[in-house]
Amino acid sequence: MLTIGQLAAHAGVTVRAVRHYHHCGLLAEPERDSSGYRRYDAAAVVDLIRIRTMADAGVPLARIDELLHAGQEEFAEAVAAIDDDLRARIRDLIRQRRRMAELVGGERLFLPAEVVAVLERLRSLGVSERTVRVERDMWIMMAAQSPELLPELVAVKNASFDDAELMRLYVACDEAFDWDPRDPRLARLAADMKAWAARRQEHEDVGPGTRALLDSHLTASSPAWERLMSLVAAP
Amino acid sequence: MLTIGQLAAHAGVTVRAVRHYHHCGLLAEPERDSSGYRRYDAAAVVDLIRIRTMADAGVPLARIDELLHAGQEEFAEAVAAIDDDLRARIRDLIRQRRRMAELVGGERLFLPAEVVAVLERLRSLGVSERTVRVERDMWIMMAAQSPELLPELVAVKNASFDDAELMRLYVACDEAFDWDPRDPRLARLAADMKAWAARRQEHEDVGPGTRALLDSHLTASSPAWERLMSLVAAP
DNA sequence: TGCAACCCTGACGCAGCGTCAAGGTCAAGC
DNA sequence: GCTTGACCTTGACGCTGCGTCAGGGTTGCA
Repeated sequence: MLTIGQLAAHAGVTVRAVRHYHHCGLLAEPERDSSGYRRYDAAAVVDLIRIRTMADAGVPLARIDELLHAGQEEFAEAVAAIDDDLRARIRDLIRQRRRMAELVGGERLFLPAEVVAVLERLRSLGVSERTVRVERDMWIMMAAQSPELLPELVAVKNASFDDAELMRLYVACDEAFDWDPRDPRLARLAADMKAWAARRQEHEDVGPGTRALLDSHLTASSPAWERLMSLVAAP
Repeated sequence: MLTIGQLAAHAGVTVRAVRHYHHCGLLAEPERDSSGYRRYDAAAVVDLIRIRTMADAGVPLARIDELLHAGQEEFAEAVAAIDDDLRARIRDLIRQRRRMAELVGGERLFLPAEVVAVLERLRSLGVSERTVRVERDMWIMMAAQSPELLPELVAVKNASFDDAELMRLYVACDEAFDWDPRDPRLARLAADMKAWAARRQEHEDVGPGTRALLDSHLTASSPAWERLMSLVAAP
């Protein structure tokens, strides 16, 4: 007769695992000796090895018992289902590895390369890092909400670099970042922005929900910008 | 200002996940409004998206915060470590799939093909199914305990099929399975077995622990066999 | 007789949330 | 003003497969 430790050793599992199998009804509880110790025979070793064999193959414990008593056909069916599950999990892990591989270096971390390039162009314009960060955040939000629009948005943005007046405004806004919200120069800037907006042609844009989100991010970044936006929005 | 539901929607996660991230300190708790509702700004959306991006790539939640604030170098290092982990998990799953594939059909389930062949030879000897099952269990135990010895053991077993006297004894033992333990024929059989054992040459065997296990399995299967074994063991 | 090495039950921990339970709040339509 | 449904709140259990204490009793050997 074997103790639980010997049984476990014979089957190559831990004592805790054996008790766990008892707990969930997978392995029958054996007789106890006078002091309450479990006592096993060789048949228990065989049962335990069979359980481990299935578990090692990835069969969920909850299904092992059912499978051990299943006929050829249902067995094959169940094995196929479990194998499908394993395949799916492998696929997921491989996808994760691909994403992992994309996580390299600075902003590239959370943005596609094309957007990183846009941010680089902004920097080369002489725009401050803090404004670049705000812009980056907006791209992160846009990429998350309308990934299908992203190429178009990037194209429009890139085209806008050729608009000298817009670039002048952009740099001016950058400078205005930490002006006092009551600074009189803001009114002038706002007027220029309205004039520019009046001339530009309409093009693709993110949805209204995303637009509101982006606007709220802008206004929250700088009190001066908040004032600026309310001035621009005013009739 | 956003509610938790709106925040979650913007980032493409569930409300429960957001609360979970708060709980484990991954996402900062925002201000509450007068009725206790959480109120978020756009920056929270960005934070949440960054968290999801890492989580989707397989970074454990517990490490995301540390990684978000890590420098280039440590970041790359950590990413490599996590990637290793992913690789290991994929390897394990693939191994499981291989084992899964081996789980097809009857006894093959838990035994290598060579052992299944041995059992087939036993059956063709006219040995009863119940004895074959006992033999199969012993092979299961041997395969689990000394897999490296298995080829040798199988070879010895296969060779033994050419020993006519041994085969006679084997079939006789099979018939003796449910004799009364006091049956006088057992003494005769035991004597023949001892005579055979005296003549056979020593060869590789499983360890003493496994041998005891196998013996206990034999004696437990049939009272007649138990008697037989004690007769054989007696001087 | 003492000590190490076993055995017992019971319970928490882990990862990442899903899913009730049992409420309070808000916006809209009647 | 009242109801209704969609949100929000905290709290707690569930899932998988055990690992790992805690707080005991038992056994076997020097």
